[in-house]
Amino acid sequence: MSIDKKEHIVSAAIELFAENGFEGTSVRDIAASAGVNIAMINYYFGSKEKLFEAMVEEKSTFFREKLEEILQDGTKNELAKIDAIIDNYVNRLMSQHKYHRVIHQELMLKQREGLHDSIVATFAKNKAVMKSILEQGMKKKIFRKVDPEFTIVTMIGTINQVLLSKPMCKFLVDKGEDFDPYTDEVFKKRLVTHIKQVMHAHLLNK
Amino acid sequence: MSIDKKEHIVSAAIELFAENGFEGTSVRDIAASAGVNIAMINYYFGSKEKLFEAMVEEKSTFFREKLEEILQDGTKNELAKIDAIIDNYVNRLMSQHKYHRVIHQELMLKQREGLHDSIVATFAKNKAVMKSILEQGMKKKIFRKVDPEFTIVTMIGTINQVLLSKPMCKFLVDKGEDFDPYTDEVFKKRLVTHIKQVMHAHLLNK
DNA sequence: AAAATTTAATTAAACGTTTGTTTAAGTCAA
DNA sequence: TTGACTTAAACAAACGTTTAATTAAATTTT
Repeated sequence: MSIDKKEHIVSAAIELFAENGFEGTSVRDIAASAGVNIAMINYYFGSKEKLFEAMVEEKSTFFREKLEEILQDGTKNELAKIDAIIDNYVNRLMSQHKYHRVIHQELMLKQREGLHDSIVATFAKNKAVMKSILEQGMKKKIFRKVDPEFTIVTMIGTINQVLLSKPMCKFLVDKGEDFDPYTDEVFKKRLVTHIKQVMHAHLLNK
Repeated sequence: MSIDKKEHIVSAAIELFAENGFEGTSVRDIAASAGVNIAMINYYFGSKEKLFEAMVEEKSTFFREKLEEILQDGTKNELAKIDAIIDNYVNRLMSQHKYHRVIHQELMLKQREGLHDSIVATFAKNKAVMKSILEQGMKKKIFRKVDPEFTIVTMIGTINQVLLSKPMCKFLVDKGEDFDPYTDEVFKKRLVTHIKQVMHAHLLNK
């Protein structure tokens, strides 16, 4: 019917946008990949740009969750909360790395700037949670005095550096041609271990 | 004459590619921005794609320098060398942030994959220098045992996270609409201070 | 040094494709 | 028979590139 087909089109669009960018993907490409007539895309979404917005709308809900319960978990101290956030973030971003790449392509460009606010708003809650944990930890003297904003930048930046560009990732971690960082569990473990090690050293006194 | 005009076209292209991407920038846009006839671009460069390659060729020389003399500086210990690299990298990338954005857009896409190797090769020397400093430091027991590749990822990733997307950068560091991270010296100082703090904590024993 | 000739630079116009979008006719179930 | 879905075809606009004619500069010949 209708709702399945709409999601099917969105999935095909994410795949193609991630590989070729928004301008580099034609409506005909998307239609062919989704196995529907070209006109269906405008029939369902109104325009190519509105299809993009529908994609953001659908996927962004996926990122507006989970972190808050970590914040309120009484059984964890601040360091354990940071660790939980790192696990959670790496897992979420890696499982959605194609969509993640699409929106980061978008944030680099000046076109369609109207979407930037709503995209960035997706991360607002996560940033607030992260920041409040850091500030609590500093108040309790568990953490040393750090720049909370840039500490978040380092965490997210490390993940993005390996997630956004496959050739750059493969070059940096010295991997061969057939290596796929986004499905390799050993790689994920190595990434998580490294980020935790960096954050522990950065945050903990002594 | 000829060589000036070619550089003038390349400059206009970088500006537009950074804002709109490769596919989002038309040859007519570039010609208009550079103040030349459309046909001149194909006359000088052969095609839009070859213009892109010429841009990479011209700019990449800018990144293939400097780090090696830091490596061989006998007056600096390994930690001081890391600090020098951080200073050097932040300065170079910020001064060329538009070109830097263009090539990172490119690395995210599957189109023109033939260029990826030569782009990535630009960083090869820098990575090698960085890695050998880290390994030397670990051998001398000045540095603790870390993952050298991912340590580089964190350093570069932190810089890229604030450099590649202005709206994301402004959101993460809580800045207003008229704030420009790429020219703000206070911001640069804050970034450098943070990265050094992270790297010191990460690398130094106790 | 001037004139003649060759080469290089520049232009407006046109080329054939591809683009996103719309139309108008058709199918099918309710 | 209504209304939502689906289609092939057509739309104008924009794309990268090429052409053929013209101007400017450089080189050679007188």
